[in-house]
Amino acid sequence: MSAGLNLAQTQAVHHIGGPSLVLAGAGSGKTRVITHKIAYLIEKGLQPGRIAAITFTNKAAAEMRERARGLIGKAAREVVICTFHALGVRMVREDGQVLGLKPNFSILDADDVLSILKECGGTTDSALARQWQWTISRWKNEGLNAEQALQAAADEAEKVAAVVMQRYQERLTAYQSVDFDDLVGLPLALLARHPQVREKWQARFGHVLVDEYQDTNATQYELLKLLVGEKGHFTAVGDDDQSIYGWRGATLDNLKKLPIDYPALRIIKLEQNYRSTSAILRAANHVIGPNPKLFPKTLFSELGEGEPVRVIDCDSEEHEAERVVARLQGLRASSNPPPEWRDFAILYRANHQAKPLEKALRKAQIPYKVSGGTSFFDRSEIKDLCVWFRLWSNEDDDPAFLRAVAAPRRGIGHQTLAQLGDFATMMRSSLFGALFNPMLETRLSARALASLQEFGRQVNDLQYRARHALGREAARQFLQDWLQDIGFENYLLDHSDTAAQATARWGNVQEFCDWMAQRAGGDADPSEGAGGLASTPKSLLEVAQTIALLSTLTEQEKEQNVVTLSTLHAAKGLEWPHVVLAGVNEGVLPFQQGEDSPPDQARLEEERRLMYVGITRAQRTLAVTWARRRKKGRDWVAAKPSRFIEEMHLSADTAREDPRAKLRALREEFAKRAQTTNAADAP
DNA sequence: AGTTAACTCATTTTT
DNA sequence: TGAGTTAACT
Repeated sequence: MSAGLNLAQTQAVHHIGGPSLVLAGAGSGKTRVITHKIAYLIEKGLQPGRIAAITFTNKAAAEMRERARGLIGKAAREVVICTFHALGVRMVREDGQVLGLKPNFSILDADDVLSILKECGGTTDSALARQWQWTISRWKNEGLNAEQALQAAADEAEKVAAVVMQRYQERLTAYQSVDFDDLVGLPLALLARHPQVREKWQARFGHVLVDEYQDTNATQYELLKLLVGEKGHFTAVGDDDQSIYGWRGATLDNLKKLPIDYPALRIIKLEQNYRSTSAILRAANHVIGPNPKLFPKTLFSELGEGEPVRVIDCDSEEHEAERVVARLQGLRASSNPPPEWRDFAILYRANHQAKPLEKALRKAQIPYKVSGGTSFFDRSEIKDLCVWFRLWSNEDDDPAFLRAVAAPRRGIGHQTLAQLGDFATMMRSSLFGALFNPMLETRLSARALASLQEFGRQVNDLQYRARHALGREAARQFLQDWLQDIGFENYLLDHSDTAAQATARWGNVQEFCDWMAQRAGGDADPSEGAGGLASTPKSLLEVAQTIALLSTLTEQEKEQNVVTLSTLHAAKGLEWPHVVLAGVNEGVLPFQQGEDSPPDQARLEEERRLMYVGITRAQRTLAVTWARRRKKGRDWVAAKPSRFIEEMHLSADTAREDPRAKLRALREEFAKRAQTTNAADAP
């Protein structure tokens, strides 16, 4: 099983009797180690179903399952390979009753949360509500409840947030709903407070592997701790130098605490990089150098020196985009065989930096995709449909009710809904539950009541049919009937700006239905939600319960032959032969809030790690670009190269002459002069 | 209810 | 600068 592994990797794979921490430098084969370890554990007699591999994204989970399948074949289906959140859902659906949650609870998305918070805080101010959302999320990630949050509140604003949190939690209970943070917090509470549940889950897993361990937050640490128990049969795989989610609650304390909480912890470092050339790796090591070391390690590569890292200075962001495009074209023209478009990635700090790049790529007719963007399930036409499933599973889900009742318009206005809401509150019932209460008659016009009850009957009728539409064909048929019944196609036609948009949206709806039907047929890719026990036909309601955790339909990104544009955050874990880091300016890459923002040490260290992550995405060539002036608001400001460029210590490399470089330099000099003249005209 | 006009505000984002 | 949101109109 250890074929093709180096010494350190083999050690990591073979250490199965107790806790281990694998410090896996960028490109050092950590997925390889995890999948081989899964295989090794099975070889040593552990049942596949008793192994859990936890990741942070569905994409990572899907990739891991695929790679595991390559090693162990069908047994990979039984291994629990999923995200923290998916595992959390499983635990709470199975055992959440002891916390007062129905097994059919709903999972709210960020938008639902935001509107509930607005109501709880009695405001329409989105910025304020987002502030609360952020603060509450932080508290939850620290394991605080509303009461404790009030104690911990640092200022008046936070005190308000804590009060809002209190009301928000009451709402969640009333709606039988949870938010994303709860999917870690509730399983933790479950294990912490209920010994019999804890024993059950501890007995369930013989070994737990955690990917991207440096991204865990305080609650995830505790959850893992309770899950593995005192024996600590786990493998944490991570890289302290790639911790870039501090702003989301991830803390390196989790790495520091590990040797203390588990004295038997075996620490193994993977330092051989199989991804990048030495020139690239040297730049990476230099950049990360100034950061304090938790577990010192030095990456090395045996792939040869390679092309020197290029620094490209530009005049403006537009000019920068043009030069990036010119570089891609140049690399394609000068290499043999020429790289494919998919071999290129352009990475940047913030989403908005994609714009000029997109423009230049379009102009040059180079195909590209912007990674990130709105996820499939965030599209309004898909959400409009998903809420029906939520309502069918959980009639207490008022947010779902409100969206479903309004999506295809059915003549039920604000007024009516406000009345219904008041009545439901008074009766301590859900909106849906209030519909058929005889007392409602006294509150509403006959017409309004009739519309509401008609809607209610439709929900009930469709719910019954959804439950009984088993198998792929029955599911497909049901979905089409449902769309027909609620008149969804016409609704889209009436509410889209252009015919083309309506067609596109209807196409998304069809894609959604195909996907649902396929799942209902039992063709599930077990990487999400359920993990493991797949392949029995599921009811559509069960299928729908997993979608709150998904962002794309297929987790395997379609292998399109296009250039990737991505933020540095979203690029983590990926690699490309040719990478350009764009907009590497002081203030952009070490990001700076305002001109007068103090240089926060911790912040700077994380920015440095971000740069490190960017550099280490590159396999063969790397270029770093920056612009002399950038638009800020409506005026231009002079800009400096990022300090990280200096820190890469490229001087020796750049000095090395390349016959074409001279010519290029000459051409650039001319271009620069031309632009400086233009720049002088601008104020 | 739906459309326009003013107004604000610009990190990173998965689940 | 431009998108996205809100408030005020029609």
